[in-house]
Amino acid sequence: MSTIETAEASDAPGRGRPRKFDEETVLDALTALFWEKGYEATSMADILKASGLNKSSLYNSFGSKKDLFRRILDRYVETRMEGFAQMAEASGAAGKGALRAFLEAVFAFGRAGCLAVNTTTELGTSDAAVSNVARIYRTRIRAALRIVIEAATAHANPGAELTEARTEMLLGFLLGYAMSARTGADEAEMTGFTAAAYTIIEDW
Amino acid sequence: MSTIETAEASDAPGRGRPRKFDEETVLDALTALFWEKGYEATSMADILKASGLNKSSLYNSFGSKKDLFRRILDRYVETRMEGFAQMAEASGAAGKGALRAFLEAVFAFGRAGCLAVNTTTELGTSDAAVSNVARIYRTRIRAALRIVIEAATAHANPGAELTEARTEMLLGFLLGYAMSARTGADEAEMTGFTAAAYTIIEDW
DNA sequence: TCTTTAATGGACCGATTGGTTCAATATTGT
DNA sequence: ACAATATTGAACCAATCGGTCCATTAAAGA
Repeated sequence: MSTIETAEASDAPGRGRPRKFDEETVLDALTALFWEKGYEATSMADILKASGLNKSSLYNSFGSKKDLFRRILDRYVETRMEGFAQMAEASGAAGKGALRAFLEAVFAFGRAGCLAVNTTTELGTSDAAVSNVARIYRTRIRAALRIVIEAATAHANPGAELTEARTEMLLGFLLGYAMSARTGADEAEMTGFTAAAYTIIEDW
Repeated sequence: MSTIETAEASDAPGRGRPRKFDEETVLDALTALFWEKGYEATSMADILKASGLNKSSLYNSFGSKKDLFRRILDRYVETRMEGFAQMAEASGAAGKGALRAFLEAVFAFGRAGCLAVNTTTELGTSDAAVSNVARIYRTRIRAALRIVIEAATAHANPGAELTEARTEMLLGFLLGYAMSARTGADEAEMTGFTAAAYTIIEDW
């Protein structure tokens, strides 16, 4: 056995001066910041203030603003997807209830919407890494949705084509829902969206 | 009768030096620019280059960057909505074909997506005027969609609740479609979305 | 023709942008 | 105790941001 450990460089402190901050805590705070303000509108000054760190520490630990953001976006997508994947797994027996629960989980963010939607739209295709994460994000929501929808509609034996269409439709809808939240839709409008989704799947 | 005319200040030239540029042409060029780059990532330098004007002329005619953008956004929404409203009007007899045509008209923008989606997501709720336009935009698409959907599904006599739900669902979907385009979805993925929409409405 | 009015080109502006550099500091391994 | 190593804080940076100012130019009205 080698003495090499799997530990991250920052966890078990090595030689030098120890960090005053916890990386995960900082990332959480900055996730909230980017979520609220978007990418461009978040300045380094904002970042320093929200994190409590100074520039050196920030650049030392996370690199440039883009590096930092990419890391946060990755982390966010990973976190959300774990939740979705779990729900998809658990949907076997639950049928339509699992689909409802899935939607509820998305709707729970309400007017906060979705970090990925809020930021990737703005970066567009200008950053390949980011638009790749956006693609992966869609792919994985799609996969989870599909499983949940299959379980929820098995009773009616819809064809594969219809199931696929419903998956795409719901995926698009959820992105549109988040995008509406981002652009200031009020409670009433958001409720209109959520109610519609429940009505639609009731019909399946 | 008074001598006051309804003419815009810029159309029939008055006293001073005449403009070298056509306002509408410039607005078209800048619409394309904001559409492609978003709001923040479009600098005044970009704007000057794309318009061919210098700063004085720009600020003289259109005010600040925000002013200019708001005007462009308004103009864009107005233009698109005219098209949608016309389609809604014409849908009386056409039934499901009109709904298909409506979708086709949206899908025709393909990976270019939608200026409003690309930019308002980024501005979020930070600019009240902009998020108001976003709200109006949704409201008017919703109204047009509803009419077209009613015409397309009249044969099956769905209840008002279901019609409303379908309207909301399709509105959300279309926003999600545009947002996916913005974040770099490839042709195949976009085709997946469009095919799904056609399949879904076929089922109605 | 000559005054009035508007558009133009470009110099100029302070503020802010993201990012770098480095001495001072704090810790661990020897 | 001391060398090695890493973090921290703050000063500093060039570049770019959106925006203003003003002398010059070009037309219309009198």
